[in-house]
Amino acid sequence: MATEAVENYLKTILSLSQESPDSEATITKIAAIVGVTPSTATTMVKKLSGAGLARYRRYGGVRLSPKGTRAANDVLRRHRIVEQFLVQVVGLDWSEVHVEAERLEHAISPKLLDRLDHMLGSPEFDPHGDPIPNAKGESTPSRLVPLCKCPTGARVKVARIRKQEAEFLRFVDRSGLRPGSEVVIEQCAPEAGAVAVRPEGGVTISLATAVAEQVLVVPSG
Amino acid sequence: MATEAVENYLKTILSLSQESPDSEATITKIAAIVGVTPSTATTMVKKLSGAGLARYRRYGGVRLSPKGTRAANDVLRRHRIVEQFLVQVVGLDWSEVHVEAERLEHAISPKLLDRLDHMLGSPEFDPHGDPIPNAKGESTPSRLVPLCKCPTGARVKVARIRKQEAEFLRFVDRSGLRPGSEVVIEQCAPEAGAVAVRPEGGVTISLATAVAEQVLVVPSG
DNA sequence: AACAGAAGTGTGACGAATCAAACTTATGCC
DNA sequence: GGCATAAGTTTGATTCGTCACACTTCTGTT
Repeated sequence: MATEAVENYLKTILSLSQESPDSEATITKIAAIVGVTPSTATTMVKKLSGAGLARYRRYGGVRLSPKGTRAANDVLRRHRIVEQFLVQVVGLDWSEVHVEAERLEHAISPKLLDRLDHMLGSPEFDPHGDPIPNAKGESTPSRLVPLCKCPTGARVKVARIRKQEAEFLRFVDRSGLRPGSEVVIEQCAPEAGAVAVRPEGGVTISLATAVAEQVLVVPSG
Repeated sequence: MATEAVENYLKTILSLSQESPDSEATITKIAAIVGVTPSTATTMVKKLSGAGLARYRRYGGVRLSPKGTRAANDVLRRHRIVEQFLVQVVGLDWSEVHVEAERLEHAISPKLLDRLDHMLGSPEFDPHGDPIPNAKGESTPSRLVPLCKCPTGARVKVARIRKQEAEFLRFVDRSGLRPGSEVVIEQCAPEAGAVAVRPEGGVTISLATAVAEQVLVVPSG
């Protein structure tokens, strides 16, 4: 229905607005992620607004309408099911599936998507721990917290890696920080701009706060 | 590299030029298959020619250059491996994979393609019996003959179904005319515009000559 | 409150792919 | 050989997504 470009903007706006409770999608951030200039993003956002997919006021933020949210979740669903499929069935490394899915998500039919979903047993998460929206275009917000918000000494379980760069994911993998890993926060000092964590049976690693923000965890017993 | 549109034209021109030893790709046929007007096809063919992918003279036919042939075979390879994958691994019906592959073929990376190819054991044919070009962009011409060229009484084996319409493929399937089936030619009368064949252990079915032309066979013992 | 710098917007332009309509060339038939 | 029809071409226009560049608005200092 929507063009590939429109789908990318929708997906981006949804991701940005879910990044944290406070943050809102802005033209500049959208432009940076989609990979276009701000003027292009402005034009496109106006178009989305005209199509009833987004709400926006000049010089104000951008939010998706219910319709836009549904459409964006649909794109995200395709993206994440494809990622899960590529890892589980095709056997690609989780560090490389994001890029592949960026292109395949626009080329997959509802029927094929359904088939993949069934093959995978309707998974709730993709390989990065990102939740997969349901077929109705709804996503259930999770209660995960960023690593950088955990107190020193806490024992937590990695649930989701937001940053999708292959480089970073391979590092995460090597370090034992994958979704599912149990780690102990050895130092969490925003003032120092870094967090130190030790995965179970591994060596301590340091992450810049900005990076640790992209690693979501759940407190574990 | 090439845009999606360019890939589609290349693929179409190659298919047309391989359809039969005599036939050549013409603007009108290209336009019909790609689904554009002849004027658009003319424009595009000139562009391909300018890019060194095709040779063409005004009011003359269109042929691919060696470079264009390689590129076209590459597209065909992607298309056919995807089809084979969708049938073998994903379990879609062979009547529906053509449409899916039309879109996926443009979204698949060389790396992923390679992976699929290995998973499938580097197949030589797709589910319709179409030969899969090799990774170098070369295809080996086959010596199959159209059903409508077989003498009455001959016993042959179906090898390839050229027509890709889901409707037709389901009919072929129901009738026992799939690639691999052995059939006897009960009547082959071009004058009557129809061919009658009987699949092993099935009932006789009639096909219009134009349709029987799309069913390729090998003589069998 | 004023101003610098960041964020956002508007305009004019472009390339890609397309179409409709008018035109040109080729082909086949009598 | 001439002419009707089919095939192919040209031209001018449109839509989509994009950019550069000039401009406006907002925001956070001091």
